Amino acid sequence: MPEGHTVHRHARAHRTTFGGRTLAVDSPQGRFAAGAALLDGQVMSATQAWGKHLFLGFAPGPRYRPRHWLHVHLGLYGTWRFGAGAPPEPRGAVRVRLISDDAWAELRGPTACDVVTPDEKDAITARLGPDPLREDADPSRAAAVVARSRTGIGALLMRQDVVAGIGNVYRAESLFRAGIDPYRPGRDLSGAEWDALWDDLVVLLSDGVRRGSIVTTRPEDRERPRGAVRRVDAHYVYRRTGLPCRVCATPVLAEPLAGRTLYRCAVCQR
DNA sequence: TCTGCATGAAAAA
DNA sequence: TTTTCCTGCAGAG
Repeated sequence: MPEGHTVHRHARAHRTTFGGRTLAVDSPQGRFAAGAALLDGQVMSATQAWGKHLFLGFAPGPRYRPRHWLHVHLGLYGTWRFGAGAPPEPRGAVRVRLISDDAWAELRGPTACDVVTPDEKDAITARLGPDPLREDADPSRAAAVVARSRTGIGALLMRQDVVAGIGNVYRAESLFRAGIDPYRPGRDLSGAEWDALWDDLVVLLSDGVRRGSIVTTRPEDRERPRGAVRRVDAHYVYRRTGLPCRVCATPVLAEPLAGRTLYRCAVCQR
């Protein structure tokens, strides 16, 4: 489920599993053979996530600054699988395998998977907006774009050069929680509304990293307020087309917007 | 077991 | 705005 929270979890998983280790890198599928050859036998000396982009740094030794970064964007289908011990025989389209002496990871179906230089990595992150999960995030950069834009806030939130790491779930859910109509132009949001929206994104994404899944409902708005959150109780509007809004019971709306499905409550979001 | 949809985004048109 | 990449899952049967 690759929105920003998932990618940050992957960065952490790579760090704990492979950080400082010498890795064998290959590409059973063959599509990444040249890149894998560059990294094979190197040490993973750094890991980083920015929005939906994952960067794994490779160097001659653990204390070296990375000379090559493996840059991965999962897109809609991409997945990482981790395991302990010896790696299984690769089945199907495995783009990359990372193998240490006691663990392995497999990457399938990514939108992007390439080896980049430090400069190229900087160029990629320079094109991205602030990531609510990063300490160094500067929300005023996003605020400035939003405040100037006639585009609806629902479309702006999906733009990775405005806010990095937000996908269709966090877009729908954060705007519901804020009570904001996704079609409202960015420049019609007050400063306080933007600040609250950003702060809520930080809360929601951080919670997503902790849980490993996206849960946006407040306990009192769930059918079962206590205990583990069931899948059907996790969201306010996302994938709840036609079901009654948890707050006002009006049927949830779904309509395509720029190729994606926008979910909203027309009554709660103004 | 089968079917269709999905958390993304670049490229084509 | 449409197509493509090509995986995992939920729901139907």
